Amino acid sequence: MTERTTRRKTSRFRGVAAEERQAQRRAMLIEAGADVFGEHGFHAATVREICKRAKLTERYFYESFANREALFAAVYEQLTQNLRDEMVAALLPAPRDVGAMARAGLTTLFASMRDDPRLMRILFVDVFTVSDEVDRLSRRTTGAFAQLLQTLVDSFYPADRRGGLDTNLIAHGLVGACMNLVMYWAYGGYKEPLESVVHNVAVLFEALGAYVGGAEAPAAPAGPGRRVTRRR
Amino acid sequence: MTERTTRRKTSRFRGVAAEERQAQRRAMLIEAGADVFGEHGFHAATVREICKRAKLTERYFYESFANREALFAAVYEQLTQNLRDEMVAALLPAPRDVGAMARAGLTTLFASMRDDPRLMRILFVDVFTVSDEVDRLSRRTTGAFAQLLQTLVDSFYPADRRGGLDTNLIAHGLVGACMNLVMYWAYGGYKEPLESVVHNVAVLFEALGAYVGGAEAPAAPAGPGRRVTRRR
DNA sequence: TATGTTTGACAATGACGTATGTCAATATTC
DNA sequence: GAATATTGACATACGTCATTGTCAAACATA
Repeated sequence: MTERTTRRKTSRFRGVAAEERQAQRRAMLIEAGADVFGEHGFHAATVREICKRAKLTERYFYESFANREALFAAVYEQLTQNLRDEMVAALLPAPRDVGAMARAGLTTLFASMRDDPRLMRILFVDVFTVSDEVDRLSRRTTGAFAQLLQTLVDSFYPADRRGGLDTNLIAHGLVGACMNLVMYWAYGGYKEPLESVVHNVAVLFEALGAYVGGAEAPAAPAGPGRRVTRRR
Repeated sequence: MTERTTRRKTSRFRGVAAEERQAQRRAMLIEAGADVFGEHGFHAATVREICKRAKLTERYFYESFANREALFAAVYEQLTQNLRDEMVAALLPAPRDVGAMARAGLTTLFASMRDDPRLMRILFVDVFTVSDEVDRLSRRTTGAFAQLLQTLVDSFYPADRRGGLDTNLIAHGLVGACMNLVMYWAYGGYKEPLESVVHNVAVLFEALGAYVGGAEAPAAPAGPGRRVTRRR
């Protein structure tokens, strides 16, 4: 016969509402997760360390996330979201030609990766090893980047001028080229200047355009089946 | 006061010498390791499961390897060694022009990756997350592939015709393109025909050549820094 | 001030994996 | 055939970590 414990509710605590406090804690955990995952990698990261970094106790971890993997997914989505936004912001004002757009997007990409050392490990390495579900998430995300790229390519080169190329495959190849270059660049301590890295990748983009259809690029002889003359 | 226990030695057991038996066990562990690492990934693999798969007990595991990480490194070296050998074997008899060599090497690469599902995960994914030491091993190995590629590129296009490109960066980009395409291809269940994947990557190679030097006939106006123009 | 709420520090539990150890069965050498 | 080596199956100790639980202090409300 009790059940009548008035159940008061504390609507605000230290000036902020319960909902907002919880959201803040979640955000702090994501930030701390990015730090720890980015520094030691997912598999060496412990819930305890993440909580310590976030200045929260384990209880609050499980308030927002079912487990370490769920936090990783949240971190990943947060970081890719940011990156996508930055790249779109860089792309929008760029002149609408292949070289300029490539350089704008790539500059943002490589600069971001260099300026936030956590990104590479989280976005390009660990994400494939966390779990099948996170792996699928990463494929979708990488695929979305490739899709964006493909759309751009397709808009520059109409279907009849693609020389039998599968722009989907090409896009995935280019994304992979960027990923590996980021890793190589980072591993070498970012020795090459940003412009140099960007330029070389941009040339990859431009070369493709030139080879296939040569819209605004150095014209190529567009003969049927006429590829690089095979020695003979 | 004993010490004189004749310390007999069993030179052969079931017909094979001790050294060879141990080498066989090591080989079985490497094979089993490739299976287990390739199927579930390094971090989900346990020493017990690997031993079970190798039909050996844990004791023999530690006879050959200090820990799981050491086994992974051995597996990695074994697999990359094989792959390198296959690719070299495919490259040697190929006509010495960019397109043909690219296609020969790439066909071997993509076919190998498709035919042995363990490779992708071990060579392109897990290797970066095992430990710092294994990570360095992977950089060296990937770097060696890139180096090989770069040497080829450099031999086709002499320095004065590279349009300010850093062939080292380009090579790493191309390696990354291959890696990501393998992953994309595998993830999609190898739907696209092998020839199609190879063709699209080969075009990436050729396009670069065409863009930089036009055709593959460098016919270099043999400037000062003359190179071996591999072409007859 | 009294009562219930929110928080932080930390303990308890349980699962899991590595690395080493035990012991009996089998093979080999003398 | 006796003594030792080798093997295979299994057990044990040890540590780490995820996850839940306890408790008291700080805070908010009436």
